[in-house]
Amino acid sequence: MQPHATSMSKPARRVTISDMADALGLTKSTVSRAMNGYTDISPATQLRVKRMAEQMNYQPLSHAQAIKTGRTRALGFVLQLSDHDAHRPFLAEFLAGLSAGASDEGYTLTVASADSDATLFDTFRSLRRDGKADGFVLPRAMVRDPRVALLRDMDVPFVLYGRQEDPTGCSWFDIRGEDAIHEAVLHLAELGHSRIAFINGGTKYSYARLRHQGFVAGMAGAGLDIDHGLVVENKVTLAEGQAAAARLLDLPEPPTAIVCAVDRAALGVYRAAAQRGLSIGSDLSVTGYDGIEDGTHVHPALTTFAVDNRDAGARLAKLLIRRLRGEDPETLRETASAQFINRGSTGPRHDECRNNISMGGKQ
Amino acid sequence: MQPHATSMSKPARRVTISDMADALGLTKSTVSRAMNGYTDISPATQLRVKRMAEQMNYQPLSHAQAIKTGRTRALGFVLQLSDHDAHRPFLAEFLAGLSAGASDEGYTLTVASADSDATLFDTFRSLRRDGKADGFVLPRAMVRDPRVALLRDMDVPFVLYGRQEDPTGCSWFDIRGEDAIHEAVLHLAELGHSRIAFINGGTKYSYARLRHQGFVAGMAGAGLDIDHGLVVENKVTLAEGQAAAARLLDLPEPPTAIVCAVDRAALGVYRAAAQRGLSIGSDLSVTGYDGIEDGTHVHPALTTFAVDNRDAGARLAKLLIRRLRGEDPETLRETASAQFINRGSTGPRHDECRNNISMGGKQ
DNA sequence: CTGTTTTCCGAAACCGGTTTCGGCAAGAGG
DNA sequence: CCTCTTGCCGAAACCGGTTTCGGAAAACAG
Repeated sequence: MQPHATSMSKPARRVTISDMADALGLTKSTVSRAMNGYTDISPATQLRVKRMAEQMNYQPLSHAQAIKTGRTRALGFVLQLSDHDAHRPFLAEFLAGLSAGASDEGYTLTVASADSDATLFDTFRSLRRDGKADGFVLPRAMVRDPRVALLRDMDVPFVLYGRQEDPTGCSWFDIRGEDAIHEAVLHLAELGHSRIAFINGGTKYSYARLRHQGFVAGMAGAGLDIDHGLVVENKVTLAEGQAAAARLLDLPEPPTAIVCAVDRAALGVYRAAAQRGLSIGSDLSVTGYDGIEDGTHVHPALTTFAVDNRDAGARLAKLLIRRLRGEDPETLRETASAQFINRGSTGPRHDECRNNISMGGKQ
Repeated sequence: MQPHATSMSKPARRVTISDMADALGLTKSTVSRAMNGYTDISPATQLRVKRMAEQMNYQPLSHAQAIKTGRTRALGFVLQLSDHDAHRPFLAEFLAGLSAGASDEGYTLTVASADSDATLFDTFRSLRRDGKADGFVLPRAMVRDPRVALLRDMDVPFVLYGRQEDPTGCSWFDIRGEDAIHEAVLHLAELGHSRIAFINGGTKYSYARLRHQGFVAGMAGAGLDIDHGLVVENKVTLAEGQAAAARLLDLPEPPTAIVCAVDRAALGVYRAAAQRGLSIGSDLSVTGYDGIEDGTHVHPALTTFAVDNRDAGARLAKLLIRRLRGEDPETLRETASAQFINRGSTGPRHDECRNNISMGGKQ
């Protein structure tokens, strides 16, 4: 009956709930309750209404519902400019995942920014207060995360990218970085390495704790002892990685392999190695984590663990939506594994490499 | 009855327009019109209302107004995953600028994504239709931009990051990349170079056209002839830049300097030069454009033109808001200049480098 | 065949604003 | 002094939904 409004770039008035009511011979209230699955509407009517909604392409206007419900079907994401390290390259993919996951469920994504920690809280508050976000996705979970404390206190739903030691009321998605680091260690041990160093990432983030555990577990699994002089924390940039590697390589007994918790730091290791005439993959083995593109531009390309940030975003969006729909936060926890990408920056252990730097490694 | 139990909380009820009306002894309608600056409210009352709003911290709920006005004080931004080249690294800064500029004026930012050109239009439409965006910021203006056509047709306000040849109804902000390229050419000419090559960016984007013009103007300004064999279009990635540079450097009469429209391509030039034993800055001069961080990691660091993408975002947000407030689009056009950063990848012309490739560049 | 529950839906209020309309009072003009 | 404006504001409808309340019809019980 209702002719399809051909998308002829004209007014194209939205179909409202009253249109639905008229078309169905019901009242607005019935239509509304049917759409929202109230049990006091018969299954038959419920179906009839939903079919008609499909047919007439009726979608309740989110901000019209919001005026009563307070929820506007929008997910909030606050980007913090304060942390200047990583995660910038991933942002595009991650946001794409978030918004795709959101729009799959009829949600949208509101993005705000906070230039300092001081304004961060206000940003959350006003976003929520103004109904611009029903809940939040929190990237880069921290060990003691003030955002979690705030949102718990405000009783605003949220999901974390990363895990939390005190998981009360927390939902999250995370990549099991600890498994990746574990795997990296085993991989290197199999190649004969025993003096394996670990350059870890930002200690204030949960991921660093976990990856450290992964390193410890990996070394134990390989039956190797940990030399605590070979474990460095809190290196996330290329420069920091380079400096850390320089120190390690200049030790009396340098490592023959370095596991990095972050690709950028691993690229710094390349630099330090180059300065010392060590060739990566033979004289020195290196592994990274993240799967950034720059890792493919060095020679040999960086062996690393790729993270699918788009997928992460999409899954976080869906978790948050489920939480907004009332599911128990404690059940909304997922993890995935990073994908090992062997690109040649590791190789069998060479002992002699440090005796005579200039001989170079050709196996 | 209730389909789902929503988590209850009592967070300091918002002050509504009725609260205002009561406090002032006026009616809602008067308060509303006063807030919106209607002329049929006396200046005195107008002031009184606004003062009270300040005092009570009253801010009309955007989605409550939206139900009547259709505008929700939200700017829309659609990120297109289809263009896989540049602009990823800038995204964080740009978005930060956008949301900061928006929130300065009481607006927020809704971000969506479109995985293909096919879904792009639908994304714009539904965002607008659902009142999730009052207007749009369009990044990376294209020569024939379908988004412009669509939004013009839909009569939805928008602003471009980049200029447009048919400027009817268009507002924009842009960095004058042509001036930068012009300057680069003059800089190189001053250093004695005459065989200057140009590796341009994506031809479908407006910026490429302009930068090409800048190159032409610069060569003319320096009194140099353009060898069309030294002009390459459409190279935006490191690999593409490398390949293009390889071809240029293997010419019978290779250039002694290469101007790149894009930093990543310039980094490719470094590769090609290294493969041929040419040292950047002495054997071969290179300039880039964008100011990406990787440019500081190569040796010598890349001389380039830095673009302040955060500022660009903020200015675009404000332009769009002004347009939403009714200003004439044609008056909403701004440009800024890129900042020249001389970091050492250019130097005086060396002629002998190309006579014998295998001799390698030792000065 | 009554009396009592249930089931299912309509009527109407409400949410927080905007906008149309009309009317009263003060000022202008004659 | 009496109209005619004009300035200024209140009353009420409206926007597109949600939610409370109550009542008619149907199902069940006796």
